[in-house]
Amino acid sequence: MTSKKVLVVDDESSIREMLRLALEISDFECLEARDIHEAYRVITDDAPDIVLLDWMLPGGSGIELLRRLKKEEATQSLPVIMLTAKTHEDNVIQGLEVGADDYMTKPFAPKELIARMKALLRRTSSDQAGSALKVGDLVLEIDSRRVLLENKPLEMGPTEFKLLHFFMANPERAYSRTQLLDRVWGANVYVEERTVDVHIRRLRKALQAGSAVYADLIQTVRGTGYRFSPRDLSVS
Amino acid sequence: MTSKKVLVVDDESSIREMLRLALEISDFECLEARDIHEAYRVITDDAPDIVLLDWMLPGGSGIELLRRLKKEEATQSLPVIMLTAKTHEDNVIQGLEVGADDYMTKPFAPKELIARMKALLRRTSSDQAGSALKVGDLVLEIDSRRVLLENKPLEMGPTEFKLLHFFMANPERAYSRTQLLDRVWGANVYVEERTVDVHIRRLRKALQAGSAVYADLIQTVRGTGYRFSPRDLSVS
DNA sequence: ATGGAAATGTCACATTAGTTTCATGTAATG
DNA sequence: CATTACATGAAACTAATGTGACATTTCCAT
Repeated sequence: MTSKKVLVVDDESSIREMLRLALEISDFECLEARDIHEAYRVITDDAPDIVLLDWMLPGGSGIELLRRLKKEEATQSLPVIMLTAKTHEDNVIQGLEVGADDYMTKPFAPKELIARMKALLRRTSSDQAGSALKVGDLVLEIDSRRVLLENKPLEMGPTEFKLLHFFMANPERAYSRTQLLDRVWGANVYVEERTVDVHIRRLRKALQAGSAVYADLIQTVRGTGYRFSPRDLSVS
Repeated sequence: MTSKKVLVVDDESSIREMLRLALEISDFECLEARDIHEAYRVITDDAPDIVLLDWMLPGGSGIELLRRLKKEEATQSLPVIMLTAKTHEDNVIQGLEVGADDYMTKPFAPKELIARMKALLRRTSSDQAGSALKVGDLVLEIDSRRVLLENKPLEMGPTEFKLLHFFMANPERAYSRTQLLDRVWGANVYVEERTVDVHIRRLRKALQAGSAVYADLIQTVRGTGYRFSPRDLSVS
């Protein structure tokens, strides 16, 4: 894999250097910016894969940049990790609301930052637009936001679509309700765990419209959560 | 979730007590050791989920233990947080090189320690992914939370799964009912010892579904407990 | 704006699965 | 052969999940 580009946005040069060192050891390519204007330029010009964004910046705080990024289509899905001083817990909440994907409070262990970056990249890089996911006669078209079963479109709500999308992209693995909420609903929402059950049920119902076999794709894993398993699907 | 076990390795009893207090408030179970020998024994016997390791210890510094842990397969991925006296930067670097996952310099706020521990646990518990335990044609997949025998899924409850998981990860060793309750059910759970028998039986039954040979994997050690022994498994 | 349809999240209750305990049978041990 | 430890089936209990209904929100088309 070609190494990923990381943009570090921080006004203190000492921190930028520290991060550059840590990142380059871990085989990332490091870009730097000291304020949000410069950051924005780098983002549009050099298309980094991920952004490490300091909270406190001269000439407009990090949240402004974050808002702007999340508003524009082109940068909407660019992953952002916020860096905050640990005394400002409120910022964290605010940041996650605006759309940061993760955060770290200073001081932090570089190793942990790297680990989180990798986790985040793994998560976000997996959903590539344009293609379609297939399991037997079940086809999920990402851009038309449709699901076809034996070439007939299936009726389902947006949440069920996202849920199925996630499952099809991550088959043969049991997920807890919390994990599903994190990854399908998003990290910053607070909803009851049992809500997952309801949407699972709706999704099963939708799949069942075609054939009972397809509803069994989504299996209950007692004491754990749910699993999407095409493994034991037998279709001609 | 069953509470996580933390091993505190420090020779000063006052520090151990302080940590015990802080940890128990945050719903961790606290184990203690005052030197690396004792620490090693606790690690192999009680399998803590994370280790807080003081740097300065009588009879062999923390780094020795750390090296040893990282060398052995079984303990390689056990997360370790180093506790160092002052800002002995050298120690920190050395420690991180050898494989510590994070560090804290004394004195530290218990709250921060807890936060880091949680972060570390969250991280490490998620990348035990992809692994599967195998014995002959018996495969236990962690991710999908399934057990396959000759590629056919076996039916068993959550407790049987955990029990088998534990056995497969710790083969060729006899465990008492008490030990099994501790490790599989989790500490501070009050159930009769005989309960173990029942689950052993159910597990054997589940394994038997494939071939009688597999039920013999779990052997009764009279007067002691049970043992998982793939050693004398003969399959074509 | 505004009425209405669609989607969402929550709750209460039904249903099912899983766990523990207990009573009794059976095998090992000295 | 008496004693102890383990095996086993089934009952009692506990916990997890399924499901329908409903209140609320969101999103459009007027």
